[in-house]
Amino acid sequence: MTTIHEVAEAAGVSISTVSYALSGKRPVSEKTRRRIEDAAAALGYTPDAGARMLAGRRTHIFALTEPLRTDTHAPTHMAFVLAASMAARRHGYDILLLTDEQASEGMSRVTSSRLVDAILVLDVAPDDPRAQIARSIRIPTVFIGIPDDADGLTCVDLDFEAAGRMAVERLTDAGHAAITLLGQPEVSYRTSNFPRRLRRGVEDSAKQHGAALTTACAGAVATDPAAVRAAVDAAVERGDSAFIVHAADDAHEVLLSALSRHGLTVGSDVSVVSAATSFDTRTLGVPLDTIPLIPAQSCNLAVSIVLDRLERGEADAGIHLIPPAYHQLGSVRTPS
Amino acid sequence: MTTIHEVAEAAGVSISTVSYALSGKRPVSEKTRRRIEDAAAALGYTPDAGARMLAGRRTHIFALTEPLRTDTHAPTHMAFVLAASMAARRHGYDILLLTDEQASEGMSRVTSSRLVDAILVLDVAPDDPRAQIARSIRIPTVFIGIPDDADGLTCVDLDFEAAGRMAVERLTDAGHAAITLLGQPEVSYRTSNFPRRLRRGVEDSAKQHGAALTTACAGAVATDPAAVRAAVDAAVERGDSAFIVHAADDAHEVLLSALSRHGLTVGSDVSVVSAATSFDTRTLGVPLDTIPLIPAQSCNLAVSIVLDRLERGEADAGIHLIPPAYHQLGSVRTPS
DNA sequence: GGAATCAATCGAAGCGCTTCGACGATCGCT
DNA sequence: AGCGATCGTCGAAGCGCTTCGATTGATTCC
Repeated sequence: MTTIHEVAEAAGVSISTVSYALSGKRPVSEKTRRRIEDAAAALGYTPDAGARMLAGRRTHIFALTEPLRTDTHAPTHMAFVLAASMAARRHGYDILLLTDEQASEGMSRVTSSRLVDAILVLDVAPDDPRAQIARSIRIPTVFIGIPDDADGLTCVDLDFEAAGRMAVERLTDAGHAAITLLGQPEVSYRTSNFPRRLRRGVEDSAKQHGAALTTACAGAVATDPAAVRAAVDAAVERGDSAFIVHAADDAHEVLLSALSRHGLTVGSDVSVVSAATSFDTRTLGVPLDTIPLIPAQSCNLAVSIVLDRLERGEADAGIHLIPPAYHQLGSVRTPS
Repeated sequence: MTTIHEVAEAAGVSISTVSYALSGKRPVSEKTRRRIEDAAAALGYTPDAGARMLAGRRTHIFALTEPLRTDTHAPTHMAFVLAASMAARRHGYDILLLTDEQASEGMSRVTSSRLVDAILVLDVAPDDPRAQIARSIRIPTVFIGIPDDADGLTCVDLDFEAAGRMAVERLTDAGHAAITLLGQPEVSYRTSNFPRRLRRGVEDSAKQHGAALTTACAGAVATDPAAVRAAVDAAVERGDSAFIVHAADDAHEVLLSALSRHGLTVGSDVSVVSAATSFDTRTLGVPLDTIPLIPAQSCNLAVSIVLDRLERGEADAGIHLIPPAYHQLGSVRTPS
């Protein structure tokens, strides 16, 4: 283990100069800094994490609380964990993972032991117990997702309502007057609030544009092909020719095969928009227009809010909604 | 922030006594210890993580490297991450997550900065670059999974070969002479080595018991219903009536529906064993006999090996295979 | 009864770093 | 030339904890 002392000696300066040269917190002459950097590189110096934590006021670690409940859609959650980890790492922060019960108890623990500089909260439930804990904690905490009671919290999320409205508008613009929303499995409407937010946007916009709206769920707890097919059958019977899908990728597959079984062609006979999608719809048989949910976007924003708070002390409480974007891939018919 | 000083003062002892009382590393009289514990509780004392790291030789953090590649089966990986996290936590350790590129570079970084006490390696690839890094690192590292070259490494895993043999034996015992192995998607045979190990066990045992064996994959990169149905059709045509499934849960669903479409009843007309399964087969239409892959088992073993190494300095290099267990749920016919 | 023993506790020395105030040298200004 | 700024560097004081050796009584043994 090489210490800052050895680097200082090798470079012929004092340890404080080494510290300043490497942190940049005070000016160091070009010449000296080069000598120090060279010495550090030559000796393979890496500052001791414990010493840094103790002496400084930064641990360079963020906690990431993610319950990892087994009933959640794993791929999406994994994508968020990965995105958060990468966003943090880009700024020199590591991620300490708090799962399960520790998601709550752990938040207090890592705060009072000063193990982490800030906390990122994933997989936010409507009545998330972590909200209360976040309010009682003195380190920056950002929710990626929005609990029902977001009072005093800092939250970041895709603007699901706007996404819902956007989907409807594209369809009504294309001349559709009857729309079916194929939503998340029922359980999601209880365990998260983004499905409700999206639906609200869809409902509002449908009303505003005078479009008939029917809502269905892709299943009870996960995608249930029978439920999806039933929804499609009913929609076809009603004469609906526009679909908004907000569900896992496998629901999309089922929807597409159900449509094709009815002899309907996506993009001409029927229009389909996939809303708040976290996978690439070009991997489907028919590429679908999509309003993507991009984990990196939310996580980058969350991290930059945290850093602002940490570095500039800005208390940026409130809800930060990310405006949705529309990716056109030809699954919505063009008005003739 | 309450420090050890305040606890010491409140309890009327020196700080070293507090330290010993709380760590148990030296005897402290019952009476004093109680007084200290009460004071600590009353003041809400939590040791400062940085100070502990610096002074002690323990950080109470494990690194967990998990690339979180998007092409992997998320639910299983999530289950392992969760299990590892819980196993560590049970012994007072937190998990620092190293994903992506950082999985390799991060291992060196957290080692040389003395951020973690040990490293757990998940999602092990046959030619895993982390193997080489593990060899060059001086802190305990345990692989949960086995790379092709496991020389000098400590690995923990289910004994997939034994699981494969066990599955075959149950089927041959039940009088089946022709078996179809419905294996993982093709890509898994390249990115991991456990599918190969399982297949080897199946092949060996089939040969030994004189059973005809046909192997198929559940798809190319993920479960492909068409591929599964084709495999079933071919098997039925051949007259095979025994299946070993080693694939994701959705492959099981497809298999079962394909069998029922052929008018075959599982448990009487045909026998099915699910091998190295990481979900509950009782959630399927037909509960399947299973040789479970239990993340908690591997992770607990990995953690206890690490702790042995850490606390007793035992260098327990080598491969630790967990013997498979068989759960009978009626999907294998009883020999008449 | 005094030396030897033992358990319980204390004091102090770090662990490796950050940061503050101080100091000498160099510079520009009058 | 003399003064204050300015710049670059240094020394030292911690940060809060663990741990080692030493100290203090109490206990035991001959």
